[in-house]
Amino acid sequence: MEETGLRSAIPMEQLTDSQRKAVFHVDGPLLVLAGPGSGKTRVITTRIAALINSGIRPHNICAITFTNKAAEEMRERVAAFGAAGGVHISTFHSLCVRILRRYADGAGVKPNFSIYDEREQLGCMKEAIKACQIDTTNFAPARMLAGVSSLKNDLETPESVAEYADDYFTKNLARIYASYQKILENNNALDFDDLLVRTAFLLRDRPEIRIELSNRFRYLLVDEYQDTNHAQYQIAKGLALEHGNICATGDPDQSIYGWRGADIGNILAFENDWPNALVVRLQENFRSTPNILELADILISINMKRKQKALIPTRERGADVVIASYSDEKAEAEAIAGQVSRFAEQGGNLNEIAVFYRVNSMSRVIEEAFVQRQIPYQIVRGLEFYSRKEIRDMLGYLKLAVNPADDVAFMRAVNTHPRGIGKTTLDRVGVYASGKGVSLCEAAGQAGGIDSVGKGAQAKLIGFADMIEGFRKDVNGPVAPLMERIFTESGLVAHLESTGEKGDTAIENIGELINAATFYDENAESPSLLDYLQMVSLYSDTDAYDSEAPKVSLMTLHAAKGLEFENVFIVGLEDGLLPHERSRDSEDELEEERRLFFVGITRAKDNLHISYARERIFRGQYLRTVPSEFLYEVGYSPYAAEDDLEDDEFDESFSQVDTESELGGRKFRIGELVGHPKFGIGRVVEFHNMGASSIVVVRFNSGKTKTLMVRYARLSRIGAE
DNA sequence: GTGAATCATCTTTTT
DNA sequence: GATGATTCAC
Repeated sequence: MEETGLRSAIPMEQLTDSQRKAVFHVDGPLLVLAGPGSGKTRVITTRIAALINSGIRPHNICAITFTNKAAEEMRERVAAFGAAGGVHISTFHSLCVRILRRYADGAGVKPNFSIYDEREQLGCMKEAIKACQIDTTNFAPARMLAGVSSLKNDLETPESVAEYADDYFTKNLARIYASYQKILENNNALDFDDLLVRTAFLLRDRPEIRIELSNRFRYLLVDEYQDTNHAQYQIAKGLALEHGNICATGDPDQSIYGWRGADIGNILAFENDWPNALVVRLQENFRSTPNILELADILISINMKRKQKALIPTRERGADVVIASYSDEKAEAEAIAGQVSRFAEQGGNLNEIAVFYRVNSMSRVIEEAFVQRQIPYQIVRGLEFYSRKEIRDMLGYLKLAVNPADDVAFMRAVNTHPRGIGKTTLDRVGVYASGKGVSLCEAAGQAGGIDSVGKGAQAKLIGFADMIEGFRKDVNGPVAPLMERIFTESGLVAHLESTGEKGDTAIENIGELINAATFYDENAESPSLLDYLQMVSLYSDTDAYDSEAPKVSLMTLHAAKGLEFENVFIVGLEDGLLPHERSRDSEDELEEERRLFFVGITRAKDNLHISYARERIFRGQYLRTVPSEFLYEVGYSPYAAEDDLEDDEFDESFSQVDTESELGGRKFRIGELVGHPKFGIGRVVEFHNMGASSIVVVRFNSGKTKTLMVRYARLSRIGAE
């Protein structure tokens, strides 16, 4: 490393005092509490450069990011300082894969383990529940999977759960958990959570390995610390235990992954964990205009479980935040598309625009409006490419070649296209395999000994097993050529070629996959199919987002974390959507939804446009919506605004929210949503029908419960029946 | 053994 | 309204 070059690469004079402190505090624990737009990313990358500058080898530095995309960006920035190679920058999950492969024995895994995605996990879970002879109506696979996941994030094992389980549900969950683990183990597979659990246990149980790792990673940086779960927390702590050189950065106000086991407590406990920690607060905001920050501040201040914290603007005042309502979600999308078009006509770069929404399915209307106006856009979404059938088929062959114990991959591969091996045959192979205690692939190879299977099917099974065996020989070379080979030899191309247009796009997609593999082969240190597969399993389409491309970015509020845009649209500010209805029952979850909105707001640099639709299509039909309570909280009164709709060019037929006169018999049902001019939105808890003096008890979203005289309370009925 | 047709279920956010 | 599981006809 050329020291002078590096030194001059750090623009120290541009750093604030707090930033400088965070950058140059080299040894010992450091906590950077960084508000949105405080230049945190820059501080981290500059800090890495400063560490190297002070004589620490890049090889001894490990930075952990929340997403692969963030890792990639950090690599680029560090590379710009001239310190590219050597520094380990990855997510927790990728780091764990590397550790588990390196110390497979100590961790009790085989290095060629498969990593199961959500779909595969679900399949195993269904099997696990069946094996326990438990009815799936009360123990839905998806719910059980979520349950097991949160147990794993808390580092609970099936045994530890069984020990404390004292109710019917938990006891069964423990059994299901055990059975699920057994299935994964038989398949030589780990799920996402296992990667963390195994690593955490490895660090806990094998101090000599832990110390070896501390020598390797002598400086640890963990970004987005507020979103670490217990397992990740233990891993970070374990890695830093020896030397205490841990730098954690984050912002409790931006914690939006509580549902995934993330614990804000981790960041709040940092100072207890590391008593000699230096705490640096970055409160200045260099990103957004005061107009935007004031709104963000009002909103986040409503959260009760929070340390009060300032959001200090540094920029000049700019444009006011716009809060708009539209007649329905199509009008909302068209209005945005219209504004984007005008922006583009005036020569604006579309990569300065983003649209955020709460749930992925909301992207569709926006897309349609953009397509209509021919506006280029990119969707930053979790699933897309790798969930396509043909891609999963190819990956099935590949996974099977690396890990023949993987029965899920076997079933996937064997069923890619008709090859004369049908359901009945596979059932019989399954019986044989479990009887002998071998994998399906192995059983297929021994098909000659399965008497229940006919001669013709036996030959086909053996042929299939031989083919896979042939692929296995090339597992250690580059990936792309093997993919090509599998594609033709498996007969998949021939099959797709014969299926017309659909087959053609499938072939193109696989071509795309092979291209990506070629890129991998050229860039990986030592390419192998195993490494490729384990990386690909952790890669999501979110990571394919291109911030340079002149396209509007569409993404969920969750995906927006860590990004910034000149112009931001946040859509669907409606009750049940943001806050999401599944967050309705707990105050903690409501606060998390509020933080989510806060994250969205603080992504905007110059212009922020927040909107809601008064009607939205849901399950095929239009339903009246209720404006989000968050809008009231930031001082906006939707109903007043809706009275004066002249400015709303997209509104043709707006009708005011149901008024008293429309309430008919003025009877309310328990659970019904009502609006009150002063108390806001609430649900009817009790209704006593006493004619003209009927009484209604309403629990408002503010948490207050009020008993009201129907005659006097100006209650409006909201939402459609 | 295969493919089409029907029925049922469920619908947050992500590594 | 989309996806998956099951059933039915060939």
